[in-house]
Amino acid sequence: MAKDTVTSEDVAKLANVSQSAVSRTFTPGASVSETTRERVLAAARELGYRPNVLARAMISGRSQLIAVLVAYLDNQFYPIVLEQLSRSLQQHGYQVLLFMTDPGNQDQMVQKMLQYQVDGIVMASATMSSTLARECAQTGIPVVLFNRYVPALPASSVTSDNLTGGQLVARLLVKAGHRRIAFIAGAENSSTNRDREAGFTAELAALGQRLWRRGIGGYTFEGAAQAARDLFAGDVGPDAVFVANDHMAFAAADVIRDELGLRIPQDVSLVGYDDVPEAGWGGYKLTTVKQPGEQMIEETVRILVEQLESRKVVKHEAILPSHLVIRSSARLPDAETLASLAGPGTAGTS
Amino acid sequence: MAKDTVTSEDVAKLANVSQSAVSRTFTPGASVSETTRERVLAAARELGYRPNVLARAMISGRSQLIAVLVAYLDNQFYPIVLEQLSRSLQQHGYQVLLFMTDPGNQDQMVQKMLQYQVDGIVMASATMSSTLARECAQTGIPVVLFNRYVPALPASSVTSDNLTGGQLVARLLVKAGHRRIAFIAGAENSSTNRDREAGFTAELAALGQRLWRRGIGGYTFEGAAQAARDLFAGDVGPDAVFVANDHMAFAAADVIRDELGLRIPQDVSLVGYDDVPEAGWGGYKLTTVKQPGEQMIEETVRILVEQLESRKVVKHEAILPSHLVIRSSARLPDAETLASLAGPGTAGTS
DNA sequence: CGGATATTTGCATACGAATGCAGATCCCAA
DNA sequence: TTGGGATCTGCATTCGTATGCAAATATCCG
Repeated sequence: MAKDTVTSEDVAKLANVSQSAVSRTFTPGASVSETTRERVLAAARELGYRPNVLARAMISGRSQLIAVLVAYLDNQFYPIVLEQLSRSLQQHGYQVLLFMTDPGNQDQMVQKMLQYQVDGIVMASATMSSTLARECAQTGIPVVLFNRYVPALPASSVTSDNLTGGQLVARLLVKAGHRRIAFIAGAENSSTNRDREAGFTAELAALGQRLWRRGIGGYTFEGAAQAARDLFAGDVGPDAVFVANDHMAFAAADVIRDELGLRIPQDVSLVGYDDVPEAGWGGYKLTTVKQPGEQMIEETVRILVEQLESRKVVKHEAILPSHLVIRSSARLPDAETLASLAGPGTAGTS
Repeated sequence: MAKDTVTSEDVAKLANVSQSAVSRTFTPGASVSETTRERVLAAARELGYRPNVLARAMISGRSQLIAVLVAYLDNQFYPIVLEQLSRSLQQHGYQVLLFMTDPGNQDQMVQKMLQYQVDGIVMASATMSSTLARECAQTGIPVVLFNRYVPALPASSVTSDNLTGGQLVARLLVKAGHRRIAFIAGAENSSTNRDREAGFTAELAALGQRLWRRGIGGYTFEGAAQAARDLFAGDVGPDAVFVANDHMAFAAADVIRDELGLRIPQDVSLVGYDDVPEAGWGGYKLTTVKQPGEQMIEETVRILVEQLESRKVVKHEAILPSHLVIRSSARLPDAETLASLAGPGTAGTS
């Protein structure tokens, strides 16, 4: 494409040194004298030389590429994660190779990643076949599952404490006096949904209630809207709805307010999960459970970089604390209860 | 990392052919007989062989990597673009190498891209120093500026008709009877903002009005909120606000409704730009100008792929039509005017 | 069936940089 | 001044694949 193929040889010639000297100049920790280093750098600058990462990758076996798999980017949680992840990895000298998964071509996806010789893999999506996760883990490349986990796999995972998150919501709603509490699930086979729901229903039970009704939104906006409609069909609807993530909660809010003409929270309390930026916007003021996105990213990068540098794959499981963010989409319990809920959630790491 | 270094040589040995034969089997359009192709494929399958893209890239000079530069992902317009762009490029056999730009390290960015030998570059962000754009263009690699343009550069660009978009909004607001019309600008040095504002003020002038007041939001949520506050400071505020993009318009809406206690559109009309998904949500119902994101992506990929395949860099400038999306955040003009505005916008390509 | 194309095949080399090894150079102390 | 160790340097090879070229084989037509 361009004639700008300046090689280390060219630089060597201009600097009157060997190609090795050039290579060493650009290899941190290699043995070069200050004088030759400077001559090389001068020559490199003059020619506009930049080491070819691909060639380097062939020799060293390290491409500095991290594959990031994502299923969709319309739920704002993921773009933000992607941005931070990318920034952080860049700072560590890695670049993100983006893979958008399709339900159809998941096998090809793994092949592609391997073809690009990626050094590590981050699977960032609650919904993604565990087959895909398994295939990735089998490659022997460090894999971090972000916001999901698969127990039997040699892949690390970073999640937040979804179980506790679900519990907190149950307590909030029950203590606020709700008696017809419904839940809109995300993808049923996702670990995030399972844990949030498990914590939620367990705590409901502990407080002497049962789930009044249940819908399935599949983590999609439209799915959640439909689930909300179904939930309210019939003579009497729920007086509180816990939705498995914020993205779906917005859809539920729209149905509740605009289609059903009900008020939030006077007629119905609504609680989401994630605390994406929109949850704080005036149009929704969504009470929700905050996933500590930044910490999750930090942990992900830490795990990944550690394994890359040590060249050893070790399974880590990080579970970061999550906590309630009280806004005004849900009726409030008495002040004392509220105080006990709004504190930071529980933590845990193994 | 893994012992899975299956090379074409290994496959060749197992299949009793030369390494060349293996290579040719995996090179579309190369000369191999059906029999050897099958033997090679069988052996490859048995060993789990996958061609090493990096090695291939060294020889062929094509990495199949497309650098996508993005400045931020919190404005929903970009994640969606990124998702579609990535999907589309994947289908064409390319992968997206993601670069998050930092105001600080823009020079490094170009170096990094070149080091990875990317085949093409998409700069997807309204705000990004034109120096960066210039550097990219100078590399001789095909560059497409997405949603922005820089006249003097040999870089292609894909935008929507921001000039006409601005005009439409002006006409809408004036015909609806507004007399104190304000504008909240994005980044002042961005072509999107310039064009939207130019079209807007030109049309205002044509209709006998002047901009009543102007603020600057810098395409950030917080910046726009502050701009909105400033706009309404004083005895009398604007009766209509055009905001340079939806993302900022949401911030303005929050300020107008929650902080100032005004109603939209009864007290103030609000119009955004982009038509991101949230604009259609019940919490905002934002009247806005739709940028044809999908078409813009299609065009971007078309331009890019064409140049990659022909190995020639030719400057293309695509300007796709945009049109008003009427929701309920802005007061409506009479039906006849409305009909004349709501039609599809104008188009143009060069 | 013979000769002449057309198609396959393998050989050898190239892509650009990293690195083990051995020789060269340097530094410092005796 | 000399010896010994530490530091540099260049040579040659390597990573995994693509490709020009010439040899080998297959195909076709009269």
